[in-house]
Amino acid sequence: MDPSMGRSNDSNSLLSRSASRRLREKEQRYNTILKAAETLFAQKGYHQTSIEEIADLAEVSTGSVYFYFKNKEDLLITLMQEIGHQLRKLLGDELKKADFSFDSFKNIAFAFLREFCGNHPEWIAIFFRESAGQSLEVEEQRRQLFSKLTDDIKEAFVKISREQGIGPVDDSCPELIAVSILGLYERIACHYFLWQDQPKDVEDIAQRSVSFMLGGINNLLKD
Amino acid sequence: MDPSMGRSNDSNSLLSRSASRRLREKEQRYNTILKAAETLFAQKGYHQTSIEEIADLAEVSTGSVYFYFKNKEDLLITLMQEIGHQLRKLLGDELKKADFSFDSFKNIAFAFLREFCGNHPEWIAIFFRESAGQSLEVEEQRRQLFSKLTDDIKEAFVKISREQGIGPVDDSCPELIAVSILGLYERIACHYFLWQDQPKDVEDIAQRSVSFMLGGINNLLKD
Amino acid sequence: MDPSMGRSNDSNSLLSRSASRRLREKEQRYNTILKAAETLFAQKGYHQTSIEEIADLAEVSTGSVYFYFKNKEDLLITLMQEIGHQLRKLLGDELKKADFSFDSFKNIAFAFLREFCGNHPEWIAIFFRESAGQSLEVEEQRRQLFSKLTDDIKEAFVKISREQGIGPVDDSCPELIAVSILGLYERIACHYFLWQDQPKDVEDIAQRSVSFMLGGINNLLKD
Amino acid sequence: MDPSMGRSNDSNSLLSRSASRRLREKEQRYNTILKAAETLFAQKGYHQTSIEEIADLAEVSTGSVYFYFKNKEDLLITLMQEIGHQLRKLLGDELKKADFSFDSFKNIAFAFLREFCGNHPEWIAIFFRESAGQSLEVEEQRRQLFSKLTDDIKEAFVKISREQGIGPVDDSCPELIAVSILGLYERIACHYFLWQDQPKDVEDIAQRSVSFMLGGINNLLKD
DNA sequence: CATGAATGAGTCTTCATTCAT
DNA sequence: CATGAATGAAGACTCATTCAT
Repeated sequence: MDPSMGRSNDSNSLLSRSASRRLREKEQRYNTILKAAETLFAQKGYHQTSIEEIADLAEVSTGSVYFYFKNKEDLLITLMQEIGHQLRKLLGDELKKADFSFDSFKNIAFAFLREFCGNHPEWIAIFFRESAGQSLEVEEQRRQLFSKLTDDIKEAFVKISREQGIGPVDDSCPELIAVSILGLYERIACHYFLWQDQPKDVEDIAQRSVSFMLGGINNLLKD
Repeated sequence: MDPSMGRSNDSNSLLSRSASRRLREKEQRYNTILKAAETLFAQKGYHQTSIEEIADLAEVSTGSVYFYFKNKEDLLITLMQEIGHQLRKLLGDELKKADFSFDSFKNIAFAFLREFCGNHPEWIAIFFRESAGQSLEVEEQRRQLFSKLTDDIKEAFVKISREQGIGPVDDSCPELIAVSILGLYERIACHYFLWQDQPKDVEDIAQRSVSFMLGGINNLLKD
Repeated sequence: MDPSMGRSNDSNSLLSRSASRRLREKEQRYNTILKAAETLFAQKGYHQTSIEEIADLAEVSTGSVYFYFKNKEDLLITLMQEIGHQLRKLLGDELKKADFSFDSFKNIAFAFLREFCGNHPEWIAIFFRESAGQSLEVEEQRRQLFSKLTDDIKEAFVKISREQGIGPVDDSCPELIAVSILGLYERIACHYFLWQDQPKDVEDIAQRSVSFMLGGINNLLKD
Repeated sequence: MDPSMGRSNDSNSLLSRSASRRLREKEQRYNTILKAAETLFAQKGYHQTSIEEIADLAEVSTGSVYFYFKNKEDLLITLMQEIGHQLRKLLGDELKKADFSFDSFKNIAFAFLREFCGNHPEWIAIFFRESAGQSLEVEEQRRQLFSKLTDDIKEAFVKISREQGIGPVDDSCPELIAVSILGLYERIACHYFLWQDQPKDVEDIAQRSVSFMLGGINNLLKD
């Protein structure tokens, strides 16, 4: 199909094929190791998991773990960032679809509880539990990730309020709202998805928590 | 009931005097060690603190630490329980004073931010950060302490609603409210008192967070 | 004998006895471990010796090694300093006895070959072989120890020359003489005591090497 | 003998040309890797240098290092032998020129300090520092190389003495002279070229050290 | 021949815990 | 009851070496 055949760096040539396959395999290994760490950190906790266990589960040698990751901490931080990225993506995706009403917040909350918490309880364990109480470096990463999330929520809030014709408010107000919402859903996630094996009624929780959140926002804006 | 029990060092024999002195000293040592652990856990983190460091700060030997506490974990759990107890006390005290209106919640929030967070940032570090991401045993304690807090809030809420003539609501509603409130203030505490050195305007945060909380509660009750 | 008995910090009291015994035992352990390291470093080389082997030979646990020494490097550096100290002592002792003639140098050389090399071949192995080619920290220590030795020789030389009525010489000359003498005996020690199992005739080597050294010094002073 | 062997790239067929080019490239690679090892061993020390670092500096893969050298030790030993060879060449070249007087020794010393030490401080680091305190195999090589050097000096000395009409001396005397001279210049090299960044006055050191050496030799021969 | 990912044995080091004094 | 030296299991991490591609 591609007339420019015959060059070795061509994506159709044999060399390129084997090269790209090796590259794919490398990525796969990286992901396998990361996935193993995710599973074990969520299951047994960060400190209770040894590199050897991760290597065993990923079916590689301990040396390989250190080929792909600087050290044990790097595994945790990478996971935290990955999960943080997914969270922000969820937030951003929902906002894009939206018509700039507070319904976006409702949708985000639903998506968070249904998809994020429902499908990935390990993510909650790592992002909201294991990331806490570790080293200074991890704590700093945690702070930064939480800050990014709060900023995202804050910005979304500011944009929507403006769109809804709500007068400009004191800057500290959106921040407090963002922080509150984050805390709200953090604890709901931990309470219902980590400490209770399986939440009976996700829809119910979603409905009510949204009601709480929107009531809180409205009341705060009234003042 | 027994008036002679009011003071522990009350006694009339020489032996008893020295015995009571020893008892006092023992208690003091216990507290000194616990205080040292509190300081260091909050400052450097649980895993970054060694028993030797705690012993040094408390000016005792490592062996003494093990006389007063079963092991390192015991120190953390004792601290968690102590702080959990203070939190519940704060909650209970405020409720006792109250006239069974939602103003109690307002007062509790103010007390939490002003007194608890303002005067004891170490407690936040230990209760909301160091208690997470440790061993299974610690996690179980954390779950139980958080449950107790949620239950306290839930009960307070139920009692007040009843008093206010608000019809009996679905049981899952008070739970969600309690969980939400806990999460709200947990993250506010961490955000403003742990990650920002000193919150500029505690009163402002208190005012607004209460507005958010009450707005949330009201909106949830409307449905 | 001492009338001031009865005080617990008295060297004759029971408490003091057990305390001093424990102190003695502690020192003994320190020395046992150091001696084990000395033996093994000299026999198998620094890098070929593991902490576990040292602990085994000293009949202690690995942890104990780390109670008495910061790390493996600390063991080597301590040994180097110890041996360096012995060497300087040998030099100083011989000079004290001396009548400020170059015969001191002769005596020192004899003492070095007879006592130092003859009785402690391990010291040569550690001071002249194992201390080289290790880490930056060790190399720095080596440099400093060698500098001290050169300075000692230099000073001795200057003092003796002055005493002997030899006119003041360019400062770089004593230095070169000191460096030369050190090199001379370093290699003689390695050649005859490390690489040849047992030197046939120590006296002969001593006699001749002294002749070489004094001839060198004299010739240098003539210019 | 075969004139067509003078140049390695001499050939008359296409295959041979490319073959000879490949041969040249191979040699070049070998040298590049060796040079990289030399630089890094001298700079950071043998143990502080990893094969990967050598490969990186030589711009080849780690695998290639193992194609050209059996193992890491082989790199060090090859360097030691190479440097030892250069040293013996310097010695031999100077002796060939000479008229069998002790002036040869003077010339050798000057050449050693000026050319060897002045132009190749890395060689001193490797030959006199890194070669020590490593494995048994390396130590054995070191012993052999030093023996060869001592033998060279010894032979030169014997030949010159004979030529100068100096009566046959006890065999152990030339050996001690050779060992002494080696030690002398070893330490001078380390002291002035390794531990002092740049010797102020190489000529001065050369002059004086020769004076010392010759004085030593003469004095020893008198007895 | 070159590559560089994979290996895994080997070691240092830490530190919670114990126990003789 | 206090002490603090001793323990030793546990684990992170390194890096020389190999080998499939």
